[in-house]
Amino acid sequence: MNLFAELRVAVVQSLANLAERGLLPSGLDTSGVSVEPPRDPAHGDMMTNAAMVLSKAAGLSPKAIAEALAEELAKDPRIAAVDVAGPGFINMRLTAAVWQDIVKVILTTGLDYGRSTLGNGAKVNIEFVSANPTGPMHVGHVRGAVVGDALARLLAFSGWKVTREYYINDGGAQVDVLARSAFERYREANGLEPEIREGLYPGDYLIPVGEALKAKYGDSLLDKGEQYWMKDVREFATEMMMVEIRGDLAQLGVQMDVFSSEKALYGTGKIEAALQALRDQGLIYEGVLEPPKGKTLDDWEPRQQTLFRSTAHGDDVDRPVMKSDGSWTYFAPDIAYHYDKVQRGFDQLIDIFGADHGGYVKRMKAAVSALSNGRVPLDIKLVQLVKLFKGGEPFKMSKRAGTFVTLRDVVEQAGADVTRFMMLTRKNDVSLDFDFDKVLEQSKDNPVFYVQYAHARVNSVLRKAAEAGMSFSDADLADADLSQLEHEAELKLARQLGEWPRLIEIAAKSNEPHRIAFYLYELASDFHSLWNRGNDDSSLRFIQEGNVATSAAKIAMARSTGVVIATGLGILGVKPVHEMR
RNA sequence: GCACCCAUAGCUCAGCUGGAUAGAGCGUUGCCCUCCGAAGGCAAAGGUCGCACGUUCGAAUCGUGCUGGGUGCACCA
Repeated sequence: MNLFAELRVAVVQSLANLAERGLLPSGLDTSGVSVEPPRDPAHGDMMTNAAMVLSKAAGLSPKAIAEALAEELAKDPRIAAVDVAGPGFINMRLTAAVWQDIVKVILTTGLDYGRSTLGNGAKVNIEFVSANPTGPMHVGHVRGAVVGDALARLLAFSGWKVTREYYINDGGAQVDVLARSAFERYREANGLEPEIREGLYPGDYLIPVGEALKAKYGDSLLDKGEQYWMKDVREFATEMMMVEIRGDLAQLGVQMDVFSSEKALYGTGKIEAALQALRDQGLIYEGVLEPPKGKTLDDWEPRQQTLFRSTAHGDDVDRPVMKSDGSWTYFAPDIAYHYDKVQRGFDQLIDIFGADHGGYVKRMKAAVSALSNGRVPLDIKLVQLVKLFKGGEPFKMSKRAGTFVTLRDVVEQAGADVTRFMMLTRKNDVSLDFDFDKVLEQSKDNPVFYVQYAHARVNSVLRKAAEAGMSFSDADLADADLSQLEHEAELKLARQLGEWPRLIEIAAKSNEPHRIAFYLYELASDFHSLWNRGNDDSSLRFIQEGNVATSAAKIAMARSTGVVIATGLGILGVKPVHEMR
């Protein structure tokens, strides 16, 4: 149920009617016709560009088309007034009944209001977080985790079949470093002095790993060389880190569907198979790359390597998949991993990377394009930095990790709900300031609070009404005589509620969950505004003493706002509060 | 040197994939509680949408070229 889509149908139908009567050429391409809210509400409730879009193809002036179309549209019972403005805009004002009906629809559909089949059941895989399993998650990961999870919820709500996936980078040199670092903590657990050399991970979080190693191996590894214990310790430590990371994710309320391991790709022939698929297309060759221009590398030497011709799929230079010593580069298993995702039958892939991986986008898209023959689109969202502040001062804390602020540090201070909401108050490709003091402030400067406050107020109305002997279920409210909601301030709120399905569609199509946070802020603002109008004009209060019928209509309005806020917060993964304290 | 991202009110940012006179919040100024939660609301002031061309009925939005900031650029992951 999307009012704008419905009205667009009416417009297209009217155009067809005109064509039938010979007033327009038949067979016009109406795909460019849109129905949107005008930027200036004084222009009406809805606007269509049909006349201007079709003017050229129809060989008629926009004005002429607009006037004929306006006349046709005026016949629609939902449309109260139509006028033609400017170069050929057609503005429509809808009847109050249309907006009142929105309230009823919300109360009958509840938290499903705005849910759609837009995705048509397409299978989408969203890979996000994918933090190296070498320590707890830090702030940098939080935003990616929240954006990925909210996007997953958004797409699921919009009719996609969503898989949330975490790619464990457990195949590279960094897990060897982890193993060595953990081994020092193991020595420490055995009463020896740990030697945390330069390049090892110094964080305290490895102390429990050392103790666990001691519990498992006693002192039996102490006198052994690295080649003896490396494999076991690496696996052991990685496993413990993943437990830690899963715990971190749980703190944030993020649940993955699939964890894929990089290491598990080695020795299975999967990497070779993926590269063979590329080779079959003539995209793999032996060659020597040019040194990068403008940047002087003292240790540059030409090397014969196995290269992927990513330039054939839009990349700037070809990329090595094998080092000169014959081992794989990081890119190779990543190709295999994405090949695996393609083979698992996903219709669409989304990767969420940190902004520092920007240089990786083109080659990854090139690989997926080649491996799926252009069938599977890969959208890569780069998530920018989060800058932490406390009371306006840059914030750098290192309680557990030694060198970085952890996810837990953030969640423990700010709470998961606040953290999640704040992370979505910017679009992903812009950096974001996160001030611990501000996000906990209870004022309208703080968007989380502001939205939650609106929801709490709705509940407050319901509570007060019940105290006054008027207890309504949503079904009661849906049956209320909503034609009493006539005031401009009430209709304004209803219009905003009517935009929710459209907003969801736009957000889902563009993979931009932050739009929901902004919408909720606006909705809350309209609600607070209406609330305060009740101070000046008592006829706008939600509870009308002694008048059950009117109260029911007004409370229906409030309640439907609460429902949409709850739905929106749900997509952001934030729990709506019922009471502010 | 190349690629990607960013540039909108004094500050922090939206802007519905090309629509009309570009919007919020903060800050500034002035108002509104006997009254559902003032933890709110109303109003005013504030703009060459970084610059210049181009595309078309129409550009903050698309293209090209600049300027400024960020990120990344062979055997790291």
